[in-house]
Amino acid sequence: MKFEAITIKDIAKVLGLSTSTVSRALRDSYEISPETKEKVLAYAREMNYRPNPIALSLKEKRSSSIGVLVAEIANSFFSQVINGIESVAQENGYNVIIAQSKENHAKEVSALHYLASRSVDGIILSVSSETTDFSVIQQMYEKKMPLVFFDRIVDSIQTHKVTVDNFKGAYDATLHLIKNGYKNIACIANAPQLSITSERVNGYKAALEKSKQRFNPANLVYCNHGGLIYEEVEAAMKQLLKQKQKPDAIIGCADKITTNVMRYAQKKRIAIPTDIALIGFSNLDLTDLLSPSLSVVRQPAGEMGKMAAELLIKMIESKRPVSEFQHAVLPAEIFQRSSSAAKKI
Amino acid sequence: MKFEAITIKDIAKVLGLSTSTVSRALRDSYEISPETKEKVLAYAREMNYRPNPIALSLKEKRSSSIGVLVAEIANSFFSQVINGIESVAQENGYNVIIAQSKENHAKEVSALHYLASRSVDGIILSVSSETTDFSVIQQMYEKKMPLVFFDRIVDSIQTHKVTVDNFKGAYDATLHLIKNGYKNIACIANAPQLSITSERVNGYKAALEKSKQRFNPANLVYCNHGGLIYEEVEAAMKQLLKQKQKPDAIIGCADKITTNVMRYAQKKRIAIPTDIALIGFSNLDLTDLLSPSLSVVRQPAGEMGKMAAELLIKMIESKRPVSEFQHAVLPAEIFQRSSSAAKKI
DNA sequence: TTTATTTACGCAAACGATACCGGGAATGAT
DNA sequence: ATCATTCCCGGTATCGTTTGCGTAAATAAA
Repeated sequence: MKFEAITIKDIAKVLGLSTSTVSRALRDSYEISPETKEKVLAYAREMNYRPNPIALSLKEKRSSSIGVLVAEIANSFFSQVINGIESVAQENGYNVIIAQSKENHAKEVSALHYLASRSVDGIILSVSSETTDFSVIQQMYEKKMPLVFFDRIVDSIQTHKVTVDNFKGAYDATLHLIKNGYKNIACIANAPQLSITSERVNGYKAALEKSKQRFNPANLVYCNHGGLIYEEVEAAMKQLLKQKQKPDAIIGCADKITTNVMRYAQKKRIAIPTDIALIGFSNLDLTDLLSPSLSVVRQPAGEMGKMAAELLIKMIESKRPVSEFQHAVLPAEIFQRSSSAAKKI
Repeated sequence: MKFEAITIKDIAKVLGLSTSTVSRALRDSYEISPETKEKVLAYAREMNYRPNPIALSLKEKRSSSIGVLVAEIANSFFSQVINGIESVAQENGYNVIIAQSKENHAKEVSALHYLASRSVDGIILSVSSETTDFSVIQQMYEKKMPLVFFDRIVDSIQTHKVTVDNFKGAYDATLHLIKNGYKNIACIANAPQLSITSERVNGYKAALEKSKQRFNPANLVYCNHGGLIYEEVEAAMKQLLKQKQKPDAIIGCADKITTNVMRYAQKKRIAIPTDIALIGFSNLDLTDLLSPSLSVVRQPAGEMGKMAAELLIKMIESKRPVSEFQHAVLPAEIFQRSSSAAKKI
């Protein structure tokens, strides 16, 4: 069952020409007579000829495809990023091959090998929350595979990176809670090894410090799967709430963490923001319709995807090895809604 | 800037063998001596040799990649479907190339050409809400490109199809509203030319008829962009609410329609379900946390994607032309929540 | 010892497109 | 008439891999 396309050979045979002549006529070479050109072009158009990209890839040693590795496609942030990548890739004649790690390092490694074996021209990636060993990525980097990191970056590898200002996002969110009267703010963070985690946690701590609130280590809990598993968020909440001084506000450092905190609160009939306020990183479209409407730090995901794709394609198409790398830092947007409304005393 | 992989030629040169011997050794052919095999395999393992898939594609006339065409990646239903497709594809050594139509027919056509020019071995697709002209799809079908439809199918093209029981989903949802005491139920549907639209609308009508409620044509409104644009849902709501006999319940036939109805109600301070009840098709994970919690008809999206991918791969790998096609119809799940709670009289 | 058979490998073509190299024919110059 | 130039076009190698065919050497059978 195949979808047989017409080749340059077929055209050559029908018109009694050589394949090289046909090839040149199609590429509008000057050394082909106008009549021959016209004949070839007319026939090619008639037969709807399209060059075989696979043959081209083999000859040119490039596949015109880029790999994208994310934790999970069915996650609004990542799907919005992919959306952006896809649009830029399509414009530039690249296709996008997607792989997911499911926050699992073994899957991440196999996905990277998979993408490499598929001869992608470059890879855009955000590491899994489990990853502490970057050796495979490092190897690909050393073998000159063009890489662009976004969101969860690896500091030790010198290449283009696209993130939001995670520090400022968390800082502003924490400050917003403080301004609204909250005095014992907890933070539920993603896996500690992630770049975004330390940036966000540092923003949280800095805001506390700046406001003369003491940072209490017991108020900082990590979720190693980024909230992907409800139970880890549940455990985090239980741990926070068993303290004598229960926190009166929470900042969630990942989409699923934030929403799972809401789910937990609903189950346990904890009122937001009366019993505990909530703000968190999220890229869901519906946060304004939640009960209560959810305050969020939102990343410009589509924009990040576009930018990452542009940087990658530029790197792929660069003649000389790229040595100056950009770290694009986009602003995060804060939406203040009911879940972090001013504390009633 | 290239990522140069080791080839069979490199191995042959180093070991002083011919490429054919190396190739056969790697494929464990019987006509290679055990010693030679061992030497080749050891070296290949050491150098982390992987066959070049592009060269293979050229020779075998297959690319081991499948195309997926959806309206929009950043849509929970479609991203869940892609998730399912990706997992099955990966298991079977296929990669997934994604394209989106953005509910636009011109983009859909160009995306299909794009996928074909990329030599995908088959395509899984859900047509755009704008599409009324299936000629391009028909052409690909006639050229023996393996196709599998899901969700929004094309009846006139004989191939595998995967959908949920849209009729029953809408029927049950409508009946649920009726049982809860609603007497003037409106339906906001997707574009009328879509298969899912007529199936869902028929389910809605059948439930009304079975319950001896008269179907009122003024209570059925279509959204040509599937609710992708807020304004069209707003227009639909205005049209429904300007009637003398305002509807007391709404069934939304697409994810974005349903959520945009909620958004409209919130803006206009229309209480759900007191002023108007709501149930709708949606695959969002958070519908239980909305205000009010939203009753939904949910499609088993991941399952649909897996099934579509399995059917497609089976078709691609079939020796003889496939002539018997399956139409897999999965059950839709109904979640009854507050937005369609029993009417208070 | 001669012949037949097996073993183990190399050669070359093929997949589709490109590009370098080269060459025949027509024209112009001397 | 001879040589050079220009115009058009064909031959062929190449990318990495597989595979049918051919064959030398080794072994087995006669």
